[in-house]
Amino acid sequence: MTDFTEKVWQAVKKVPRGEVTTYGYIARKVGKPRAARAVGNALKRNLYRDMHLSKEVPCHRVVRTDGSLGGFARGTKEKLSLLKKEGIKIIDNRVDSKFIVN
DNA sequence: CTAATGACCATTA
DNA sequence: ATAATGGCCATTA
Repeated sequence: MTDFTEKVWQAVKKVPRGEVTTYGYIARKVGKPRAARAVGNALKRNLYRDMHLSKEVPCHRVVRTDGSLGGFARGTKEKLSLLKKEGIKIIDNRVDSKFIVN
């Protein structure tokens, strides 16, 4: 477990239900404004290695800056249904910008 | 050590 | 609107 990865978790954990954020936002939050890509990588790997923690980290609430869903280890389909279940409005595979916190 | 790999992003065409 | 491009960066091979 690296320091960077740890920080990413902490940041993502704080995203409340019914709210969505972006990879770039998390990157800024952990003090590495240009590490958006690395954030995505970290989340993916964590899901495999630390499954017990993956339940505490709402990684499905992290999407791309343009509102498109981005990736998800179990498929974007699953990501979509999780978000809808939380009351997030999604139009044509894009999260309504109203729900995205920057 | 270097090279490759992405759950990314902004810009350009 | 989509597609290609170049940059970005932590992690892994």
